[in-house]
Amino acid sequence: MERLERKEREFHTRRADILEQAEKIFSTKGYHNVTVAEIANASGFAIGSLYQFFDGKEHLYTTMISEKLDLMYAEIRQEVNAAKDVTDKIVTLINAHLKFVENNTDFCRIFLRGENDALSEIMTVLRQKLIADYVKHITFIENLLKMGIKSGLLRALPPHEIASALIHLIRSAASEWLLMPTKESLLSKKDFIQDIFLNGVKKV
Amino acid sequence: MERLERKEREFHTRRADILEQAEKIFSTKGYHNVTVAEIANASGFAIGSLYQFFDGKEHLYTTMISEKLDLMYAEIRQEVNAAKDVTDKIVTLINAHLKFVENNTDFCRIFLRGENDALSEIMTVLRQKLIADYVKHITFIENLLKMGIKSGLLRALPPHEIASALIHLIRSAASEWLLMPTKESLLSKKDFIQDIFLNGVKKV
Amino acid sequence: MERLERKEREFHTRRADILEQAEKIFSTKGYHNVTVAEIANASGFAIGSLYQFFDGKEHLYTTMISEKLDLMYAEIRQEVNAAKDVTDKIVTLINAHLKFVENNTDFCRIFLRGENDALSEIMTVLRQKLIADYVKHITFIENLLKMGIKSGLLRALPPHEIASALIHLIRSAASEWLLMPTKESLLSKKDFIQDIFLNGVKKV
Amino acid sequence: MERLERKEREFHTRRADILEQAEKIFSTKGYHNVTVAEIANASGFAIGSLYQFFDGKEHLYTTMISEKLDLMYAEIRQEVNAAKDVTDKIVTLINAHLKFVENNTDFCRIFLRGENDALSEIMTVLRQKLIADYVKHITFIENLLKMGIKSGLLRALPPHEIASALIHLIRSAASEWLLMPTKESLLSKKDFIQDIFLNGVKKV
DNA sequence: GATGAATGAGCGTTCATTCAT
DNA sequence: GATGAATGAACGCTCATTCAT
Repeated sequence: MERLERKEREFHTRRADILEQAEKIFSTKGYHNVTVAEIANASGFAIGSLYQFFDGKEHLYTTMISEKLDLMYAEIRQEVNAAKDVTDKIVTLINAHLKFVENNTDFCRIFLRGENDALSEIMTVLRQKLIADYVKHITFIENLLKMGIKSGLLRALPPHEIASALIHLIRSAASEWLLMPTKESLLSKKDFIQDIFLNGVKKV
Repeated sequence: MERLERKEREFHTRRADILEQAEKIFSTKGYHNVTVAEIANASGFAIGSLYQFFDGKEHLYTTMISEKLDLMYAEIRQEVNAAKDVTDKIVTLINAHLKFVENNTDFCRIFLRGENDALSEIMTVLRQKLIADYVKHITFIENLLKMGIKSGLLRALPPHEIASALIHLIRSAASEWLLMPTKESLLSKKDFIQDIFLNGVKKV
Repeated sequence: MERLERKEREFHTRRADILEQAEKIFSTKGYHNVTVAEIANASGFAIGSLYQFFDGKEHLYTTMISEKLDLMYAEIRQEVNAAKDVTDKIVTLINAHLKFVENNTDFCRIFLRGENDALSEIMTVLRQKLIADYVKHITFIENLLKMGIKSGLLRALPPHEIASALIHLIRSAASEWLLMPTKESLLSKKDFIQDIFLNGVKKV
Repeated sequence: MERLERKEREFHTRRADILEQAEKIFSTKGYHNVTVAEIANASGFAIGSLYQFFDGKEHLYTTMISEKLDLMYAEIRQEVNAAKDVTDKIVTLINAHLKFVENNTDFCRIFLRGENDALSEIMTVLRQKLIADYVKHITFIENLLKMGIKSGLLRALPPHEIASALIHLIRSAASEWLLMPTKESLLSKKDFIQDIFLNGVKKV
């Protein structure tokens, strides 16, 4: 039915608007320093109206994090999948990750800040999901690296650990960049990460 | 004077007791989900008594973080300084860091969580200190690596970036270990970190 | 718009209700011995609701004092202005002042008690306003008395001092009446004040 | 016994020291904004020691007020009693009162501020005493004025009311002087008060 | 459906008083 | 007697959530 469709479309637009404002505000001030009224105001809704889209402040927060993170993972994996060979895939992985951080600095700062407070049921659920997503992502990378090992490109090190190492090398550059204000693009670190990951620091 | 000394000693003991309990509780529940009454109760003092040792909840929190972190950095640097050559120093750095994490899992989980909320004067001060300490530590490592480059052991890569990479490889292992419950000692990852840092993952 | 008007009207009614209860309670117990919860309870609102009408306990208190005092001064001056000649104006001044005290005993008792604690920004502002209002009022009376001097009715004494004397003679009667429980109306002192102010106590 | 006497003398000296400091501090900041620790510190005693001289903060406060007021009344009455005739006694009364205010501005400001909060048993007792003292003082003045009426100096007005009027004329000048900063001595108002009290403001 | 005023539990903090030393 | 660290009741205020309009 036409009518229902429009309703639904509108609902999703509004929901997305709220999430967008919420991301902006939560990113800047941190979960506990933001009031529901603030988000309502910023997104042009009445306080009570937010509760038609989300079950509460926590739900709004966790949804925002969750959906944005899904987006990030999807974006990265899509680009990686489009790459031809293993080396290309690794380079693309680094590149896509850095690009996302650069385009979503506020959001990423949340993780620099952390704030996975736990305690409440709903926050615990988020935590679990974050871990599950992370595991899924690292497994994706593991498979990538396994291919590299099989093909003889990479040394036969434990795939899980190398995957973790690669992620953290990327995060290393991202954290550094978020922490220390600099004009240089984060993407400029791409080659360095790739180099150090593949070759280490030892002179041969 | 004997009397004064004992007073002072007792004061420090009690202060340390409170910090210890605070660490345990803050680690578990996160800053905002902990009440002052809770910490007072856990450390066996009345609410008001905490205010003789600390200026408030924030001060207690930031002091706890600050002092513990100082301890960590001191511990690591002391061990590293005692090592003979560069390779040994790098190994010791990794080892000391992992050991600290293993012995202070609750505390380290705070950083997995983050929670540098900002906003209040005092929290901003903590944030600054954390960054300053981090910069100091990374500089320490940079100098270490510069020695390695000069001596011909390491490739002539940008020292700040390699230092950051090394720290994050260590953190990588630590995060993984804190996140995924495992019986294996974190220290067992030492060789892997050293290997990947020095040699990279590429088969030569 | 009809709707908005009613909202506004209701807002003012509720605000006035709170102020009325606050006056009653503050008058009886003094600023520091009154809790916000008490006022909320007495005026039939939840604690938090008071904060929609006033910025806090101090603001509520100072607003109450301030508005009531404005009312008193306005009332007195209006009546005085309506009187024909100087003698009539002086009589009306005394009369209107005593009448206000008689109709607002609780409120006036606050000044018997004083309680201009100072220290906080907001209380200092109140203090300044009280003084400013007093100065304005005494100037009003001064002008009245200057007319009397000019017209030859009164002796050429310093107007500011006589004005102050007159106010305090009125307050004298009011204080006495508030302090000592009596069935007699305060207004009955009118003639005495007028007599003593105009003629002094000396037998000629 | 010599020993006991010295003890007692010391006790009174210390007690007086505390009261002196208390007066200074209470006068400046108001009862509720002063902490016991502050007074203890200012008078060079330990907190606990104050409780050997006074039963608590309220007791200390009320004692201070009470004794100082006794002193004021005693001083005034002594001077008045020394005066020869009624006119002289009235002049002396005004003079002595103004002199006390001038020499004890901080203390007198307490009454400008009021702060007879009531509620607690002990504050109620102070209130009663203040009223009783006031009644006693006004009676003293009444008797003075009765003499003046009997002797034909004064008109046969109700003595209580004239006494009250006289006190408030004095207070009028004192309040004005305390409120408005001026370099002129308060004593300079003496003649004006006397004049207006005896002769009124009307031109005959 | 949309609104935002009303709610009240819960928080961090203060400070008069006590009492072990 | 002198001390001052320890106590904990009590306060003002916030804000996520509800619900009458």
